[in-house]
Amino acid sequence: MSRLQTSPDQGLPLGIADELKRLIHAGEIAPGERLNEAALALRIGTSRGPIREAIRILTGLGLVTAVRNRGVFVRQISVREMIEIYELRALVFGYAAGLAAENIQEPDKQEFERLLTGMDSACDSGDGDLYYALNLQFHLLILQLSNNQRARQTYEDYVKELHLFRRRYFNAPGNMRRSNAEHRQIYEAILKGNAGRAKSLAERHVLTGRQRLLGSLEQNMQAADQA
Amino acid sequence: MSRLQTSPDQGLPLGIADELKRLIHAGEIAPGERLNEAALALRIGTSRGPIREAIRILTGLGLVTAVRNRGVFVRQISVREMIEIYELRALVFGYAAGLAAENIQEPDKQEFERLLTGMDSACDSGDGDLYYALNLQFHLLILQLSNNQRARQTYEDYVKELHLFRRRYFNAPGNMRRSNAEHRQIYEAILKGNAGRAKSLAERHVLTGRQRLLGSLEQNMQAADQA
DNA sequence: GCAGTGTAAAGTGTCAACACTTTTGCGAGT
DNA sequence: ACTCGCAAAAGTGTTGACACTTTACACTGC
Repeated sequence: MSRLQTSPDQGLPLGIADELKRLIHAGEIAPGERLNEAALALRIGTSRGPIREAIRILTGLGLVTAVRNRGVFVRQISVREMIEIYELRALVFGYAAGLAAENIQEPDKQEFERLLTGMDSACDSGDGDLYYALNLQFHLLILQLSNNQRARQTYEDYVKELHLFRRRYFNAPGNMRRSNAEHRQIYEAILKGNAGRAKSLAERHVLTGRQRLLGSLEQNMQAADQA
Repeated sequence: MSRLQTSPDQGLPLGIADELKRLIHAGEIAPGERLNEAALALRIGTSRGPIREAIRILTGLGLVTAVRNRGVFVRQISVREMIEIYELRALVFGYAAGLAAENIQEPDKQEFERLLTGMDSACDSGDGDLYYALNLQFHLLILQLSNNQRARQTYEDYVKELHLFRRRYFNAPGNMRRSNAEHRQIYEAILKGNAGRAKSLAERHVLTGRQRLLGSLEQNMQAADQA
């Protein structure tokens, strides 16, 4: 029985749902896998009722798909869906970057500098996880500066959703460097208050990120074919 | 006991959730209202279990907010949220219009013409409901032509979500005419394959729609003040 | 050996009862 | 009359049991 430490008891189902979300996004429950109610109930130390409710929440969130009398399965994302989501993500990120150019304040600039230099050193040391974390912060800072809470939430959801695509794609060091060069350009456009340029650079940044992912995907396919 | 006719039995909770969604979006359950589990169970003719699961789905969808030991309440949308959602809706609509200009085919043109003339006559006869329905079809046709299923879904969700803002705001005949004039401009840009112009016109169209809503809202406020 | 079938196990769907919390409303005291 | 407190009612939270469906597997007949 592993009591959930997360969520200061806002209700059992809610807490369980959070825990399951964490497990799914962390990849501990793989896409396509089935969620076993009885097993989860035993593991959390409760009956099946709250478990079922938690799973329904995930259904509403679109994290799992339910099949009658057969159970719920962690959602898998097709290449097409991935491409479509990236498209929308690029849109929202561009929108936010444009507004960030208009809303940026002094203290934000220091934060930007901190993140950019941090990412530089992550590139040098080849620390992919660190780069990934800082990269996310950089993006979210821009979303924050859009002053549109909903846009920020949407963007976060897109990022999480894209995790359902494939398990942690590798960040080649070269990609990290190129990516961070784009970050710098975006930041400079924001700094100059050039909303239009910030917007188009930000859009392009996400879309080239998608291309990088598609490229590494293709490489994997070829490697798999040869094996 | 009112058996649900909707949804060809894809599971009781799913069916109930659909029914509840319908009731909420149709305004039969008002924003802020509480959902009573026992009453719903009695009405649908089932026990509270499936009802609770259906309600959890709505929680995941963000249609209701749950408060521990007190129940779930139909979500209310603040002015700020409404403004933010309109912003994103404009973004997606503009995106779709741009792509529509590139993807439009012959048969689509006839459909556009049909909708536009239909809206014209709805203006003439002052039929607000008809105009509203055709207007939605017009927008969705453009989303369809974006060839991005996810964008279409997102747009539909935004439209539904905005229904949670205020119950059916009145369409002044003048507004309907102005709105349809904008539709024609968008359509012409799409027809010419002018993606950039279609995009910016479409964005602007949604944002002026928001302004119209805000304007009528202000009028209502003043009327309420004087009463 | 193999295809088809029947049966047991595993798993999901539903329900009614019980525990706990919040709200309501009545009544006593001031 | 007003307030405070207590008790009943209403409502949500959780549970274990039972019904039904799907899946896995061994067994039979060829």
